[in-house]
Amino acid sequence: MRTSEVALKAGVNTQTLRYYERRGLLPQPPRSGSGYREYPAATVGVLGFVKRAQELGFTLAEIEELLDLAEGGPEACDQARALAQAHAAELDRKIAGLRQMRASLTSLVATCDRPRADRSCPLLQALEEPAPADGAGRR
Amino acid sequence: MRTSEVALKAGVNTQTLRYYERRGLLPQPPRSGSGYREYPAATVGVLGFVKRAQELGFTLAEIEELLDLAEGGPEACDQARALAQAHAAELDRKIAGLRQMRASLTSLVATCDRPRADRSCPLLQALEEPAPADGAGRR
DNA sequence: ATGGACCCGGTACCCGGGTACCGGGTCAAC
DNA sequence: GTTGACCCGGTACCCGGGTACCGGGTCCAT
Repeated sequence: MRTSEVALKAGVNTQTLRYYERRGLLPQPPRSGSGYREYPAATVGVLGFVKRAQELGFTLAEIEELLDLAEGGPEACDQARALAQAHAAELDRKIAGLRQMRASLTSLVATCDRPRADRSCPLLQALEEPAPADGAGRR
Repeated sequence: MRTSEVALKAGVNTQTLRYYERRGLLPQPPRSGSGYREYPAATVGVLGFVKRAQELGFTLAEIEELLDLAEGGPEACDQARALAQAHAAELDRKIAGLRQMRASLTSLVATCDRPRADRSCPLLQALEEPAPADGAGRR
């Protein structure tokens, strides 16, 4: 497949493909005699994965790790496992944080129903909770 | 409190305070006679909220909405409720996505234990799932 | 053999979210 | 009354993640 076909199928800009290649997220595809990129069909799927992972808050650097991890053969498994577990733990933290946020929002909605003025603000109450202690450092 | 005190307590750069003010995330604080900002103590808590919300993947624009929503008196409740519900739905989607990701990761770890070569790749399998259909548009 | 659609690499630009630097004013202690 | 720590506004810069534009080559249908 040529660049524009992949881009079209993956719902992504052709420039983005080249950007990902430069970044090392996508391997350099083979080239035709005249230098045109010739992508394997699987690339479309990889791009779908990338987009979804981004929507879930992974950075391109993390996604690169995930891809390496997925692709790195059986011998890479030990580091892969560690990486995967670290990511899983981070996901658990994020999920917990989102859930708490969600709960605050719904309780805000609930107070909305009550007589105005005994409305309290759960969102701002959520302030008092300790920060999730993000192991991956400041963003 | 003066700028640097707030910044210190909130664990944030003094410049960031001014940046947030410019963006409209923080209200302009009263000024001393000589023009120094004099923040109310509550600002530290607000900053904590902002940081936590960011870690959970909210943009500053969304956080601004959340803050307005939290602060907007009882009379703003109807729009507030709609906003809160939309955010809650988005949170549900994100949580579901993260959970799926997490499941894929753990199952990858599980296949790691198996005899190499009947290792399959759940991460890349996750590709086939439909995208979460993000109602909030492309980021 | 020519026009339009595609591709190439390179560079420049955009947005979000900050951070740094500058020249100058303020304020408190000494 | 001077020194050092802080503040002011303004502007410039940085990073991540793209996107656009440029000048030139390729390809193929007519």
